[in-house]
Amino acid sequence: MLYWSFGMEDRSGMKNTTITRVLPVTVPKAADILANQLREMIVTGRLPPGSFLPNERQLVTDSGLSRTSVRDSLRVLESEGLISTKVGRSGGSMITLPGRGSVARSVELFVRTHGIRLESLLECRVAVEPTLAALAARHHSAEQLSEIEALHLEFVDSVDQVQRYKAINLDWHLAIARASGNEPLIALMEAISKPIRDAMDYQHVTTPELRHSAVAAHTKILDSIRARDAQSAHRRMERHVSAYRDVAVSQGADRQLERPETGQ
Amino acid sequence: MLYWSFGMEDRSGMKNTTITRVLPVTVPKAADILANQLREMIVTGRLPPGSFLPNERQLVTDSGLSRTSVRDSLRVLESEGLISTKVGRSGGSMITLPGRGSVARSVELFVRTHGIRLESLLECRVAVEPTLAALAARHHSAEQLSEIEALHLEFVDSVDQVQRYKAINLDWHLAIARASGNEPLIALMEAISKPIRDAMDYQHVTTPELRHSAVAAHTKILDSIRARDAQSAHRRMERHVSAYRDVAVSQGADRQLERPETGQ
DNA sequence: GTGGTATATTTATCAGACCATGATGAATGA
DNA sequence: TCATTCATCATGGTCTGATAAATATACCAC
Repeated sequence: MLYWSFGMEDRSGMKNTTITRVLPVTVPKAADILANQLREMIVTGRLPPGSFLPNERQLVTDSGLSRTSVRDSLRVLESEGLISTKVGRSGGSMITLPGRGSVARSVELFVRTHGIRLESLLECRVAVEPTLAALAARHHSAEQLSEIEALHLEFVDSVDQVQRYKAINLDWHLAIARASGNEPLIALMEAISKPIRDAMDYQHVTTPELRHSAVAAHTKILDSIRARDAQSAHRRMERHVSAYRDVAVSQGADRQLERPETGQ
Repeated sequence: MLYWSFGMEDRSGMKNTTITRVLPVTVPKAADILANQLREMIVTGRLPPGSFLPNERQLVTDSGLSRTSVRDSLRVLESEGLISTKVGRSGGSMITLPGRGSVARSVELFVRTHGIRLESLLECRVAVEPTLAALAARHHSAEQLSEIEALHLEFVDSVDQVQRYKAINLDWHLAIARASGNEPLIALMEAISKPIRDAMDYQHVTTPELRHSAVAAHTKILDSIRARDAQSAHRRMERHVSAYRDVAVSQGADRQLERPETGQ
């Protein structure tokens, strides 16, 4: 009855601003509500990493929900990397922090499902890596520097073994990223590295000449970082990754990753 | 019996590289196996976006698992943004693509749980936005340009209304990002924008002088983009966001976001 | 001590039922 | 004829209660 008159108003096409109507009400799922509560407790630090959530049966009595709903919410938090659940006595759901791998997985899904082109990912690197090199030059610790140097030695040594060369190449770039100390940029770099690696394994052909010039570029960049010269590290890394992108793109690598068969 | 000799080796403290040991064996959960299967079908395009997964009861008979496990796997896929589930007749789980918002959520969780400093996020912008501006200058469409111009007019007009100014400011930057056409970088920019916005709302104080100089900078950048001058767009954006970062950092904004109470 | 065994506690999984939602189409009435 | 109403039905959402599997802990036999 009440709604009927509203219905008349609707059908009349008239806009009556004096009538107050209820806002559209959406019914969230019980599991989502609980998941939101728990997520908020975790990100605000009320449930610090390493501590445990109440066990499932306790959550059932606390929340008044069924075990099904409680478990649904735990699965969501688990897939967000906020908890890690183990079975057995003194098992349970331990609070963990998402970590860069979590961001990387999300980016990988994005890249794969959208058929992002390799060119775009390399463009990303061109945007990000010079800054990473500059930050690494400023902020690197002794251990980080020696890790980079060790990888560089391996890199020089691997110049005639293509598979090993490719693997160490990206590892070296990642080591520099980690030395930058900028967590979001490290996460981005790690996130795009895996898709780049996949694409490169699949199609990129290197030549001995290119590999030797890459070794030369790495050597110079390493010098800049060692000297804590942020400006030259930035400039040299910029040249290096730009050149890399140009070569890859010129080789027709600018087609889409994944879903090549659908043609979309 | 077999494990016994291995145990001896462990306690001896000797490192014997000739002995091969079994790798730690993890028992995957039934729900995860099913989730992996379905995820693979989705990302490879065998289940195209817009189509529907079999309904839950069908998945139960197909997989031989219980409805609990089937539903657990669906919750995981849903939280990854790969499906969207609706109830009711002709409801079900529709395949969707993750989208940039999914990456943004993941990054936001990372930033909040790790207490990433505002300085790091602004450093991110400095790394990314000049490239975005350059790409936007090269690739922008007519519609994208007019959107940027419209936001710029609003921006100029809002210079004396701090709240409106802040909102439009970031929207303008995001519009430029979208015009770049580089999906991964757009996603990163959107991802870090929300945390930056939150932090800025919370603490950053602007002055009329700063706002007017920002308007001037935006005007010049817009000129470069309009002229499709990628180089100058890059350079001007670089100056603009660097200056922004320097101001914010000098105001003591370099403390950690979130968890300020724990002091860690 | 060392390794086996029982036990307790936890999550994982199953089975089956009922509820809530919302599209469909038939019945109804102007 | 057309719009409205209402029963129907397929779907996911929620609940209940039970059993299986994993695993830390305490205890026991040698």
